[in-house]
Amino acid sequence: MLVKSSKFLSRPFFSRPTIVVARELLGCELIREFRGIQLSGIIIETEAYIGETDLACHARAGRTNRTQFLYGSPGHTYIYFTYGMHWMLNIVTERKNFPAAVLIRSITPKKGIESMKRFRSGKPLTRLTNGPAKLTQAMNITKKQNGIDCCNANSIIKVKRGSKTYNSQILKNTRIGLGQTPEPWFSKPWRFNLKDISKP
DNA sequence: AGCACGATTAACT
DNA sequence: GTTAATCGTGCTC
Repeated sequence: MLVKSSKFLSRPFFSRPTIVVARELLGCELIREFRGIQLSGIIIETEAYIGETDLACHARAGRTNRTQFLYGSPGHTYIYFTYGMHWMLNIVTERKNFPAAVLIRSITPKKGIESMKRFRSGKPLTRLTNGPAKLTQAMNITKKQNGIDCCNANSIIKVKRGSKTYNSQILKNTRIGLGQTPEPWFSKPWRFNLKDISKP
């Protein structure tokens, strides 16, 4: 299958249903190049946000300046700012003009750990990248990286294929931080965790 | 032009 | 367990 032919995840991988992409991103290596060195980690938690009808998704408000890349081509980053201080990294899925993406919520640090620690004020390994705003801080990801194409060997953000994961290794849960989002969206089991992963 | 709030985190008690 | 920090965004006036 074409999707399995490359070391890095390509357009066809992201051009599939968001839930499938969110599950299959687990175990893959998120790589961010910064000044010639690689900062990376294994993705262990993701969430799916799917379309204008999903009232937890930013696209609920329709197409705005903020959500332009959410409506763009799959395989590109959608990065937004929240709580006055945090940047969140998503990768766009499905197809152009359909707003959907996977939020990367947690990674296990792999490469460039000393650099990531500097960006995180010396936080210990156990708290280095175990949260959506922690991993963007560790990788020095902000709005400057919004809308970049991850499906390019030269991209500064890309994802390396992981080994196959099985359903028995994946935990499904409800999404975090939804506040007053109404049902049924509040309870959609669209958060995915890799279990039995060796965390630092 | 002004305002309420957020796909969170760290530092508290 | 609770809460302050902090500002871009989208909505209302």
